[in-house]
Amino acid sequence: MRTFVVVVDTGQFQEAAADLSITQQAVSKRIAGLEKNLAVRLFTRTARGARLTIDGQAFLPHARELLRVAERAVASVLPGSRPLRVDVIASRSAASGLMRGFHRAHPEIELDVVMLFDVETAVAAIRSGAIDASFRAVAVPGRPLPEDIESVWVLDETLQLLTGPAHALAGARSVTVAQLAGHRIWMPGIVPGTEWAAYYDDLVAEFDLTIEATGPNFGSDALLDTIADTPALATFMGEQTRLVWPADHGLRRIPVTDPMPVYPHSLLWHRDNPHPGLAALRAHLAAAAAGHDAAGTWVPGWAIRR
Amino acid sequence: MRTFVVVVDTGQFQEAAADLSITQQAVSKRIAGLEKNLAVRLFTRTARGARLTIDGQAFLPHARELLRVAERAVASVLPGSRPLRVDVIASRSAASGLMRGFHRAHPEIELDVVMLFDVETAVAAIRSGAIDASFRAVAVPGRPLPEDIESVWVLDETLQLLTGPAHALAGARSVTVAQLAGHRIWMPGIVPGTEWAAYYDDLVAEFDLTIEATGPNFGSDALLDTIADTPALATFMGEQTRLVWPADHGLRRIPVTDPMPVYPHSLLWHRDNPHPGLAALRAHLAAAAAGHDAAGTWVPGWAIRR
DNA sequence: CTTAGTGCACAACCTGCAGTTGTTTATCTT
DNA sequence: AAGATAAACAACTGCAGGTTGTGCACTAAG
Repeated sequence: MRTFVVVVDTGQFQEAAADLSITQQAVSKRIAGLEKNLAVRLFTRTARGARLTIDGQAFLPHARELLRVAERAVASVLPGSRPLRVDVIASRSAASGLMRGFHRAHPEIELDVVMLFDVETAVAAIRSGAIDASFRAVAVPGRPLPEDIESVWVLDETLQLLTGPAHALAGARSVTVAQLAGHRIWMPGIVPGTEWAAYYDDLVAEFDLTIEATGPNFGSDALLDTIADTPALATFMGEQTRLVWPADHGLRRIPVTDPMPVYPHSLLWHRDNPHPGLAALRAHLAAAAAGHDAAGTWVPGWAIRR
Repeated sequence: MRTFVVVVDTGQFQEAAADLSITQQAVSKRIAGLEKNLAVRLFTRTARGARLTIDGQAFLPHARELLRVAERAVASVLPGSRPLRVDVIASRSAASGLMRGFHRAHPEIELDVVMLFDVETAVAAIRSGAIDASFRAVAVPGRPLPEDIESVWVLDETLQLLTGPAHALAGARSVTVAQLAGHRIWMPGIVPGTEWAAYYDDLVAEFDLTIEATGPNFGSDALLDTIADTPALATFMGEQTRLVWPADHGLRRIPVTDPMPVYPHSLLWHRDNPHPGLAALRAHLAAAAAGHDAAGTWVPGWAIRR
């Protein structure tokens, strides 16, 4: 591909060969191979160089795009000035939504989003420089963050009940946590040892709920299908979560109150990280963060919001 | 890259090898080579397969994107159901703007834009199936299009004078064609034998203008710079042309009247072309085409508008 | 703790392709 | 017609990229 583009830019095989520090014959072979693979002629050879055929003209922008993408791919793992790398707790979490919003606001800042196992891993990755920031629930003051890690509360993700149309609570305008006792709540894909697991463990212990975290995660489509079809099952879902909402499934979102369970997201980063994108992200989040009203909400005992 | 993505999707080298119909050792070598080139570890090898490292996670979306782009590149020259391929007369012409508008309205229709030499070439390409449509000025009824080529008038591109701030006509709100006599008008990049050349030849002959079509085209930036800096030079530019307008160059667009020179664009296509994108394009253009008022405009004698 | 099983890496080998040099052909220029 | 330029063809060669064979680390089961 690179040879093809160089030939286009130079207009002839010989100069392209000089540019690439190979022989003209090698260029000839490369182009011939490409043409053979694609089964089309890309150039018309003249006595004064090579001109693109119509197929070649159509192919050219795709070739350039491929080289751009390849360059970005390499840059994504290049130590030094690589894209801003942010860890989120789950692809469906509010943090992902925040990152999408940030990308819309700053499309010029290259972004890579990863998902690490838990806070400890994330903190270690931040300290090693492997990632630049992480959205997490910050742990208790008793086991404080290392001194070189800074954090700021970003938002509370309100959890709502999601049920099918035949569920016993489907008609409710809102439900209290106490009303959930006895109902089966299904949360597939919760990995033991992660903060999500700890979060739901604490919720279960405090309010005597029945949460089934078993089973692999087959994706949100399968989850929604099952919830829609199974009257006895419900699940929790973030209020801000935007899914591909299946039509005609009759799914219901029901607010939970007394108290309202929320998942507190904070942004963590290294005190000395000089990445310009990080400053932009913090500014964006500070601007986007709404007022903070913790009254009537529930978070696990180990979680703090600051 | 493909091997990398397959390993990610299968979770282990052995299955990836089976998927790719090669040996596990070959997969191991490929990944090792990729890791060596990138100078990062992409997987952590465990006794139950391979897991992505943080770098691997960041790299993955770029790798998938690369494969998508590669697929589109191949599709762009694949005979059969390839993207809609449209010829425009110049990248700065109104036809390019129309294609951008069409792409915005129908982003799902894959597009490739090419630029052919002249009408004859375009007609031949349409008849051979190499392109699906062409924006051109249609020639006289005396030398009619072949019967299997259909055409429809799309729009008139109004030509305006573009001058620098020190040009003699820079202060005019509008100029007549007669006033242009004696002024040097510079149109670099006009290739002899093309319709643009014929168009300006006719304009020169009919109104006794001085148009210099000499010199290679160094791009619109260089053109604008020269126009801005040279009091004695002006150029023609389509009214709809949107350029990267250099700040503080003081460039002036001046309407030309008595008559107003316009370049008539028609769409040409093959009667029997079944490409679904072509129907969409024709519908889009029909909807976008405004009323047609030819009064007071000038086109060459050989051009027709229908 | 042992033992079997799983999964990746290393070593040695082999094949073919991507590059080289040398030469020919075709076209444009003078 | 001669010379210059640009690409293709032909023959050769080294190494990239595959193979087989094997070893080692870790996991799971008894």
